[in-house]
Amino acid sequence: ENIYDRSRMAPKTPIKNEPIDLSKQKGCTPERSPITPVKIIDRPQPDPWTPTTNLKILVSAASPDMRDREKKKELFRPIENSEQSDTPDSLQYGIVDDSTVDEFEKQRPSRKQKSLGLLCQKFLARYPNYPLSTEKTTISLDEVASILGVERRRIYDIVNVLESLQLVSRVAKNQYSWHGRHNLSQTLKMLQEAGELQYGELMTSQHKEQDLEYKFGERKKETIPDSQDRPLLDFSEPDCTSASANSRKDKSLRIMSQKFVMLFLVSKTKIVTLDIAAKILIEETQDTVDHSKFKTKVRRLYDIANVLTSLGLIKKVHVTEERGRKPAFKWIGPVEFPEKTDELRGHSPTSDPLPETQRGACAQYQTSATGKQRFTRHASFNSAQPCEATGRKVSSEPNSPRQERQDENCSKMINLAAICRQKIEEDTGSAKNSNISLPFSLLPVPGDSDFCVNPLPQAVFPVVQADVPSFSLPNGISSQASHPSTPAASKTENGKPTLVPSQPFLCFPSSSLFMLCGGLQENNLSERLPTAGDLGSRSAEAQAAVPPTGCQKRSSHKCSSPSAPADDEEPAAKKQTLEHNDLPLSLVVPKKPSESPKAESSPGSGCSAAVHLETNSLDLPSPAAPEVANKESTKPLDCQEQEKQSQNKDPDEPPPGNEHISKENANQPFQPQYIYVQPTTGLSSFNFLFSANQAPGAISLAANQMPSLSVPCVMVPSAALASFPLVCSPSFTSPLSSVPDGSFSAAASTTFSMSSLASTTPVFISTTAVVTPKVSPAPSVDPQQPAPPTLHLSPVLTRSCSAVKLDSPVCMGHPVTLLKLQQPSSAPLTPKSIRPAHNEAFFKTPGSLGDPVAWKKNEGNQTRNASSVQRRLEISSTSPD
DNA sequence: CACTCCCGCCAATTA
DNA sequence: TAATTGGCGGGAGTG
Repeated sequence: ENIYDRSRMAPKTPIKNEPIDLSKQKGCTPERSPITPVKIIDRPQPDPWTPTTNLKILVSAASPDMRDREKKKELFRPIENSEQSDTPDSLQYGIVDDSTVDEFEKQRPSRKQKSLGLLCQKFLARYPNYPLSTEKTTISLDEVASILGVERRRIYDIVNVLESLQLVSRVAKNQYSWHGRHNLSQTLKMLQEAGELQYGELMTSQHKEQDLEYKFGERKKETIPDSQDRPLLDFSEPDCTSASANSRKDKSLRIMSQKFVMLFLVSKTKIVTLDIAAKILIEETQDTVDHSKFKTKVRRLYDIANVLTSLGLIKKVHVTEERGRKPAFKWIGPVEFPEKTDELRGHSPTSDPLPETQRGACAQYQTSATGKQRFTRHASFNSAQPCEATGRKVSSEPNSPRQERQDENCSKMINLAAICRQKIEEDTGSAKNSNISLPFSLLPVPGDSDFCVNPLPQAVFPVVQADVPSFSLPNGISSQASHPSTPAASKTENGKPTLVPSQPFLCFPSSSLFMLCGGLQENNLSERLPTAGDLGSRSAEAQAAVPPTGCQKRSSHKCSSPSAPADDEEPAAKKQTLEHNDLPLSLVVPKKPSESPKAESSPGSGCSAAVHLETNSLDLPSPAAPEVANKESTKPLDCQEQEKQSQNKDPDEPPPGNEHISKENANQPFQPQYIYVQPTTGLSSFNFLFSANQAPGAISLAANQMPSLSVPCVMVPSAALASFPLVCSPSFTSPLSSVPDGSFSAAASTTFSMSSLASTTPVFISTTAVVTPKVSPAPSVDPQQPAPPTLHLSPVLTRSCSAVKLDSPVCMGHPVTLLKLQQPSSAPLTPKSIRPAHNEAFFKTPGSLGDPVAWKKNEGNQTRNASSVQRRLEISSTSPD
């Protein structure tokens, strides 16, 4: 039809809205020019658009007659067509096909004609994708409704979704302002980040997570109990958000839309099935499982999907799973978001959008300054991540409640994500109802505080430095209590005091492995704002010490240096991967493959990432190769173990996540402080500790909330270890913490033994700083040599680190019960801090990004000294204690 | 029959 | 209180 119309359209179209527009004030962009002379004709019946039609419509609106929908429909159709023709831009994808029907049908408006998707297209056609910054177009709901000939209710459906992506914002009662897609990339990025946090976990192991959740969550739950336990109401949700208003309503469409988008962004495959999405969303809500609810959710998802489809962000596909073919949607929008500005920084509200031309090319990707204003707000939002919502609301302007809502929403979203993943898992697994997830989800709220942890990392740095000099292991150990550093850590947690302060251990989901690296920053989270307060001073220190924290670093790192290329590649790879999988849902399916997503995905990307990191920060490239090797080896192991984890699928890797990681890595200096591998199941499987020396703070971070952890040791699954070199630092054992010591030592010994068993891989336990390059993989290092003057890392370490990261996901603690090691201490500080910049610690989770999302992030930051690290890592090959 | 999802009642929120 | 928003689910259109 379109085509058909077009030919004629010219004449016809003219009208559309123009009159209206004019009257209205929309800022319509000039682009679309309006008008054409009119013509009429052709279809007498429907009466295509003509200028008059508008009038008619309006009139009809007024009159009851209007009601004839059919007529209207007919009328509208033409409109549609015309519009499309006019503004092809809005839709690229082939809507046309559908419409192809032609005029014949015009008459018969079948349901399709009335579809929300079509309506949305029409709606979008009215406004430029990239409006000039200067012009502000306002949208009057009434007008639009009348113009488009639909009830207002329908317009709300569209606008709500658009609002969730910030294409529009509500300014007043019946008024919305059109922003276009300038901010879209940022919005998506934010959503992606938020999604990773929450959903990322999904990817990883579920079970473990749960454990963690419990622990963490316990406290939180307490606060939140309502929601889960009782569905009380809507409240439940709100609770999460914490304060602010939670209008009950918020929940729906807008949030649902964001979550839905998050799922896509987090998903490797970029395909999300409706049922999964529905489940996830429901969970959030927490409702009981109702079947009816499910149906309702699905209905809404269709509504959202229609709008997103109109935006060209997704398309409908079918995935065939075990059970059969299921409807699903595939993300066809931008996947990567460029740097973005680092949000925070300085953007002032500059504002001008890029010229469209540029945009066209880059459009999505560009992060440039467009739309800062909002972003700022959002940024907070993003950064806030997990709980952000609670506390933060950056926006100064209270204006519209809606904004607040969004913030809240974000937080909610985050929470949701956590839930979702669980759910997903469950779903995949079979069971359905899980309420369990809740805790976690809930956490977020409280979690915020937890999240706040992030700051820690920063803090850490500084601390480290301070310590560095001294950096004796013991110090680290003492860390918990003692040094300032310690306190810092604790604080960071502050919100949570830690579950167990004393405890040395953390539990992690079995499946995953975690690596802790010294100096990690969490880059990603960088956004998170560290809490200003806590961090504040520290942060300052940190900054001083390490200039590069946060965003800046990253970006710079990435860009600069060799790493860059690598980065680029990675993404590409990722993309590819993504594309490949159409069918499977990334989220859901998992099953087999397993395991550590990291390994999987990463080999390529991961490696590169790792490398980058090294190179960048360390400048030690060599390790990479070895690392890779290690990784691979590890992977298998993981896989085995992972059986349980059904979820993580290799394939799935979160592309984005990886990317992020890589970035992070780059930033970071990397040395992993600890490596943790989780045994899949039981203890037996893994076990290793590494003593890492870390600054306590770092540890704590990692833990994420967990109690403070300074862990001297890490348990790693033997297998995993085998794959990579382990390092232990004996020093720790010593008494850092009084308690831990004993246990610790024991643990250590045990672990090692295990490793030995496993031992294909050499394990090293370093008592101190020995470096053994030996690590199987390691070799390459030499050349590059880490020689990290600054860092001190031994090559080995670096390698190991990198390897670790890549490979396995690290799991931090396991079930405590099992190991319960105590970690004595924290880690010693890292002397290295010398290099401020580099000192980031990164904490990567393997696989997807972090299942333990929070953890990672939190952790991210630690910094470690190379020395400390080295110690840990380095070791004599032999085990033993 | 299953999948979509339009339609509009009516409650929650706002003005 | 009236108007605006928007949750929700019946049930119809489509394949």
